[in-house]
Amino acid sequence: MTTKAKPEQPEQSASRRRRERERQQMRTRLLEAARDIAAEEGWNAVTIRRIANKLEYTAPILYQYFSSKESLFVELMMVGFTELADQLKVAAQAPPEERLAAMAEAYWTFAFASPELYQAMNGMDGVPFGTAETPLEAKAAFRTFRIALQSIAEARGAEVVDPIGAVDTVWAFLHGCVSLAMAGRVAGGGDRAKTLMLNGLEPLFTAQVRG
Amino acid sequence: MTTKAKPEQPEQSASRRRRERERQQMRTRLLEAARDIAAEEGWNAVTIRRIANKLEYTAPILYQYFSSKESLFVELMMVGFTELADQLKVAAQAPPEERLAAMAEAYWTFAFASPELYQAMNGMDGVPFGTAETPLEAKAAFRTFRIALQSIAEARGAEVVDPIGAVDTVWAFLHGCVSLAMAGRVAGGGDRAKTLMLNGLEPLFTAQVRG
DNA sequence: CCAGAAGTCTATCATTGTTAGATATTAGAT
DNA sequence: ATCTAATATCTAACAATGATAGACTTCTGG
Repeated sequence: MTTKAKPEQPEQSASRRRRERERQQMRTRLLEAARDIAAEEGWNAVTIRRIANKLEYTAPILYQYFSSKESLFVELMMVGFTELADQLKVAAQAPPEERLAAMAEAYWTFAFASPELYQAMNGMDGVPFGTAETPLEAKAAFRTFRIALQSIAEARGAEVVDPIGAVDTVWAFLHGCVSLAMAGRVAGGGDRAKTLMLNGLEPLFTAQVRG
Repeated sequence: MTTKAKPEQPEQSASRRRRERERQQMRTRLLEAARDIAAEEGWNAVTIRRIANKLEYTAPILYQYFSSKESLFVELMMVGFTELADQLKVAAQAPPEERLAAMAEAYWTFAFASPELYQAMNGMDGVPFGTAETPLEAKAAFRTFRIALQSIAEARGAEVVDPIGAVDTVWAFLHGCVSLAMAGRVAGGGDRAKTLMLNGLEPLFTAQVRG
């Protein structure tokens, strides 16, 4: 219990390792197939038979790699949060004055580059979303956001009063803008929605700051 | 084509009127049944058979009143926006200083008093949301919001720079807060999320105003 | 009292997610 | 090299879903 978590097979045969790897590859192939279908025809078109067919398998294959269709969705949701966290981390490297806008833009870009993922993450459209504990992967994105907000405040010679609340507030605003825009509910379309988002961001953040 | 739209039956027999009314009542009964099931067990549990059973009918009855299950959902979405518009209109009667917070609170209260409706309106959970033109009913709520924002600005001796954009911005923020809170993604739970929403609202609105 | 319209039901359809059981393929020890 | 056991995949079937067709009953208006 000192160095490794699972010291069951100290000597893993090479072939066993290979099969483990192939198994994981099959999982990601299934995930990508589902994602592709969703991207092209929406989540309602994603059935286990279509996923399997896309890889030239038959339907029950899914249950060798996922416990259910929903669990595949959940995993795809985690994939989404991981990708989002990555892109936020990149945007967080922008200079402090542009950092906030850069991260908002990264959030927006991610959402509209992969709407099917964004929907899976936020339970829109036909994605069942019932048992949603906040995924651990989301916390990484959250953490990136928190550090960024604090560093921006610091660069302004101030501090974020309630860092966690600030992230929730900013995140909620970004999500709201994206969500409404994606549903086609913002007059003037996506470009205008993005502008409104970027305009609203600054005062919203400033109010989270003191000093 | 001058006074009435459909002058087919100028003399509508009383019984015909009664049957028309009964037909409409049956529609709303079906809508309420669907809503009740969704409120108790979530949208995934809403099947045409359960809706019909709840009213002691058999499944195909639905198709005498709606063209499909989805069209029933769409109509329920419109019901939701109508109810929301009503409650916003009530909140808009608060004195100007409290009006903004009152309307945000009304939005929040509506969402959590009828989460199943809110989900139907915003395509969360298991509600198919594919072909969503912005419903006309939403425009009433939108309009109420716009007038309220302008009146609040006026009471402060200022004006809203871009009224439509201001409504979109505020609405997006409210929706984002509710959406994250409903998904259980706000640390500290619903009460904290509501506080964050009310706190963020004021600076967000102020930034929409000039003079 | 009667023709037709309106309302409802039974029976059925293809499709969905899921499982059981059979069958082929592979791994590791002898 | 061969046997056994595990792994991978398939076929066949299940109940439940949304939806449709056609029969049956009830009501309406003349």
